Amino acid sequence: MAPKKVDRSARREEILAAAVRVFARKGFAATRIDDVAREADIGKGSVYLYFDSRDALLSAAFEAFAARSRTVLQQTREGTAPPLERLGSLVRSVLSALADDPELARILLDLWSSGREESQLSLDMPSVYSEYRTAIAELLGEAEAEGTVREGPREHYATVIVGAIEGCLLQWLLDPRLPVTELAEPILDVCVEGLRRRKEA
Amino acid sequence: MAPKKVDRSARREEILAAAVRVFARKGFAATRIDDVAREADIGKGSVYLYFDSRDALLSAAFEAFAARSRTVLQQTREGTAPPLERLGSLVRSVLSALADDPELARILLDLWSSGREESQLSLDMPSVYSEYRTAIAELLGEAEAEGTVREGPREHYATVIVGAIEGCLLQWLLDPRLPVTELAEPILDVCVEGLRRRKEA
Amino acid sequence: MAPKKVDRSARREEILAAAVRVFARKGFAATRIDDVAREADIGKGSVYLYFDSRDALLSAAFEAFAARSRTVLQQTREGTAPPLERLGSLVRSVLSALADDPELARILLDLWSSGREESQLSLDMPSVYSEYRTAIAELLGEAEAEGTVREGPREHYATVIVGAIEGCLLQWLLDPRLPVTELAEPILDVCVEGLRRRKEA
Amino acid sequence: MAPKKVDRSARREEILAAAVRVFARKGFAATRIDDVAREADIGKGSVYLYFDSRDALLSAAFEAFAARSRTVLQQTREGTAPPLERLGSLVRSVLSALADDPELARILLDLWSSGREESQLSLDMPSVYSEYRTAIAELLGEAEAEGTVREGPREHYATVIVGAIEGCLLQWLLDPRLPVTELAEPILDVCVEGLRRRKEA
DNA sequence: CATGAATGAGGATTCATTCAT
DNA sequence: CATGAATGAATCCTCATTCAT
Repeated sequence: MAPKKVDRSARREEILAAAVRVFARKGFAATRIDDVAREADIGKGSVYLYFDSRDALLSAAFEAFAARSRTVLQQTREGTAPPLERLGSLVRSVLSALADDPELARILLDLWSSGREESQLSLDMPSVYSEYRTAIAELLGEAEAEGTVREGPREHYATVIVGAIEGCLLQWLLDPRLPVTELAEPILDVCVEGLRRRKEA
Repeated sequence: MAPKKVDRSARREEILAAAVRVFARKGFAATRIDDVAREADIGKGSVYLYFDSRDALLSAAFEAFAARSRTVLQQTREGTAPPLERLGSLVRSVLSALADDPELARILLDLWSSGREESQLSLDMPSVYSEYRTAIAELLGEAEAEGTVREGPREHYATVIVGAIEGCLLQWLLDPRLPVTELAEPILDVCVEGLRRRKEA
Repeated sequence: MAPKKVDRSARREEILAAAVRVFARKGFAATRIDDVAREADIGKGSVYLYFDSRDALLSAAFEAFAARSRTVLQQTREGTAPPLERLGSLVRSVLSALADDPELARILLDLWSSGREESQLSLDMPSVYSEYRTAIAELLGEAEAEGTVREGPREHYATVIVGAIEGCLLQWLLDPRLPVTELAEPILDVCVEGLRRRKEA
Repeated sequence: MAPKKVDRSARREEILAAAVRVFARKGFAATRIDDVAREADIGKGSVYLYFDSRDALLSAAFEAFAARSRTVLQQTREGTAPPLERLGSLVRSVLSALADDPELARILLDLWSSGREESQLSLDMPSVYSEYRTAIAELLGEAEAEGTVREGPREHYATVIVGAIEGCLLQWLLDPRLPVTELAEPILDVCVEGLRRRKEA
């Protein structure tokens, strides 16, 4: 009869945020449900009112990550600026999004580990990167049509660019002293310039 | 020297190889000592004659990985070819080394996860990438001195190049259908060209 | 290399016997794996070296019970005495077998509860009683052919006789002060006499 | 008297009926308070407004069962027909009462299990059967006095008759395909005839 | 009265590690 | 050296019960 005082989904988010904080601190493998409950300042059993299992917490964290990825990609697709500029925006957005939310970034390692094909959890991490590659390959296609980049294997180039972004993130995750936000320009410097059509020899 | 020593160390390697195979197949977190023992076709207790603990197996796998990385870097340092050619060799070597030993490659995700600063295990993954960056920055320095690449923040560029390599590996690990060996040339295409000094504005 | 000092199946039997003792004392529902381990004087984990799960212990107890039932029935089938005498032997055997092993008898209640059609465990208790009924119906058939019992619905009579036996056991289980062994003769008195052909019309 | 009283007690009965349905379906051990609440279409906490604990639900179900048993016995005691006819009525009543209310019948197994002497719950199942035995022994006493049954250990015979009834029920519970209602006549056929005084050799 | 969110004790199960043989 | 039986700490998850609304 009484309407829920606390919004169910709000509470769910609180717990997820707590879980992400703990995952970021200790890694998923070392995180106990108890840790999450204590971080969220609730009882152990209450976690199970909102998540089916420990794994479900990681899945939910993945969803949050994937959702944000999709948003960034969507914005890129909807952009009207010249393709290489949109590529630049994409790179900057990805890096700054993660830099703004270091907690979520720091669980990337666990998401990668658990997102492997053979894993029990089905996070479909591969799809996330596949979408990135596709989006970037499209931008390169447009740029090629414009004549601003030279011709070449677009799919592979897209893989390299996605790789450069994620590889920089990886290094930052392993060594947080690296200035991740400062890396956007060098990435563009290297990658975009590497593909720009030369003025001719 | 001691006759047993050879056997002992050979046996240790056998077990480590078995462990790496299982890690690659199931991931470190899901791998039981029992699995390793069965894969190595020895008794469970015997694993402990050669490794102090389950974690020690992952550490040893890391050492093998790190050793190989150091070897590749050493070869690059000792090279006498022009710096950008040596950079090309480095990229090709790294990728082909992992493509040749996919089992070791596939545990990279676990090594990354466990190599984080806060981890219990002390794998010092950060150092590996730091060494890579340093080596590549040196090559870029040489190339800059030669005038073959334009000036710029070498350290950052090195990070991007290391990132591109590792990021491509990451994508391959998440989706083994990606043609990792074919990516060496696109990486060079993008990254080296991106830094090459233009023939003139 | 070393041959097992303790016979694996002997140890299994020890644990099962301990489990049966505890089941008899506390009932299956109230029995913890810990109780069984303590009763068997082994570590909790060791139980799992011999039984897959807590339920498996009850299943194994059921098997022991079912095996003994089958033995008794087999002996009855192989007998050559007149059918009503063999029926008498059967009734006495069943009661004395359980009276001799009160521990196993006392878990009958749990076996019945868990042997219901819908139960998770698949004990197939129904089959045990079906076999009993069939065996007794056969005896009644022989007796009828001989003319020692009057005609009638054999299957139902068999059900009643099995019922009388099990119903007496039930009362004993609920109230151990009842003299279960003394009930064999009254059962025969009532049931066999109830079916015996009258000396005349 | 109090207007609420009626409602309260009616609500209590509703919940008990719901509980019995669930017990019949899943067994007591597997029944959760939540299941009962859902079956009764009320909130989980409301169950506790009417019953002190989960066990109290089983106790209440037992009381319903015991009350009905007492009613049947009372009717038998108050009867004026010849004793063997009243015995026949008793047998028929018991079986048809349970056949008419299969839900309540199906929890008999759990009541037996929980009604053991050592059980936590105090259901006093033993008394129910004790009363049955006493009533039947009384009937046999009357019949003996009349000369319609032969002499013998009345208490034991009563145990056998109660056993036949309950044993038939047991078999039906384990295998619902058995035609429980059809068994009343065979039970009487066997048991009453087994005790009837012979016309003389 | 009614509710269902919150709790945490309880218990099954796993598995790294030890050690007697 | 090699083994694998034994162990029990560790942890996930369930669910009876409570209580604020």
